[in-house]
Amino acid sequence: MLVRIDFSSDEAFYVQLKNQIIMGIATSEIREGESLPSVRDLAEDIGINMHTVNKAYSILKQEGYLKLDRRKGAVVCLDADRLRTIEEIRFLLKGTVAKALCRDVSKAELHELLDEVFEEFNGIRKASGADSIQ
Amino acid sequence: MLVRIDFSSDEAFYVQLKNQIIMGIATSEIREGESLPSVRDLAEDIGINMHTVNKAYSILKQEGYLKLDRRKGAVVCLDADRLRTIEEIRFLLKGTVAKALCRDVSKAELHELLDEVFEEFNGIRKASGADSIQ
DNA sequence: GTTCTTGTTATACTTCTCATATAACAGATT
DNA sequence: AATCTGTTATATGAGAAGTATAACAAGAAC
Repeated sequence: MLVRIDFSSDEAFYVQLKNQIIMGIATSEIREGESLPSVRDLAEDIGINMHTVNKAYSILKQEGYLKLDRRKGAVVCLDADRLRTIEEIRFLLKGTVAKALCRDVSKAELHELLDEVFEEFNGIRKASGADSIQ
Repeated sequence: MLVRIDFSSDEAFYVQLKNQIIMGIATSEIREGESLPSVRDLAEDIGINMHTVNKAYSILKQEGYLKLDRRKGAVVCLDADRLRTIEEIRFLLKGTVAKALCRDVSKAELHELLDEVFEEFNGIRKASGADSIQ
């Protein structure tokens, strides 16, 4: 999986890494059960410190994306805590809708944008041989 | 408008304030043309420093939500820069969809959640006498 | 014109996070 | 035994967050 850190971004390295791994899981670039590189290897690959990678991994573990093990960093999606997930998504949508309403972006337009984003994901998934989302 | 800072939150005070103001504009609790309290008054009201409030106001100005003036902090939504808004919303949705896909939350469920959030906003708008969104 | 309030800017200080670096430990693999 | 893994501890430098005090310039009120 390709990870690239934007060193001139104002976003923390560990946050960038965390988001890119989530994106990788979402697009099936990394699949359940597959291992991520070791903290030391990945750190050297992308040019940041071991502890920064470890921080990203730890948070992803805490948020239910990874299960860490000595000798492999196994990917574990489907935390089964569906209620918490729904609550998180509702929270994120709330912020997005608020910004949309301030700019007179309509409900219909938001639904359209949501569909477009889904299509974008399907494009990436198709390229890596994953099933599409209907 | 009611603003409340969570002092035990890990979210920065100026970010909390910024988000609550955006939420206030979205729910029509604050309407276009209306003034927010002065940085000094609001700071004292919610128990934080003047500069922290000023930071929130400055960012809101930069992001096109406020137009600042000596003697009033006028609310100005509708930055007209619609393209930038759409791009921002698309970016936010991308992150939300990614998290949803990791947890097997379907496209249909996301659309439902979006409708629910809209209904939530309409409830608040109705209570403050604003028009509903259809 | 004077006074008051406004946003704005400058400076200084403390506390915390981010990122790095070096080092060591314990479990698992080879 | 040697090696690699996640994990923890400690230290350091850079920057952000938040506070504090102070001053400036433009508009409002008297």
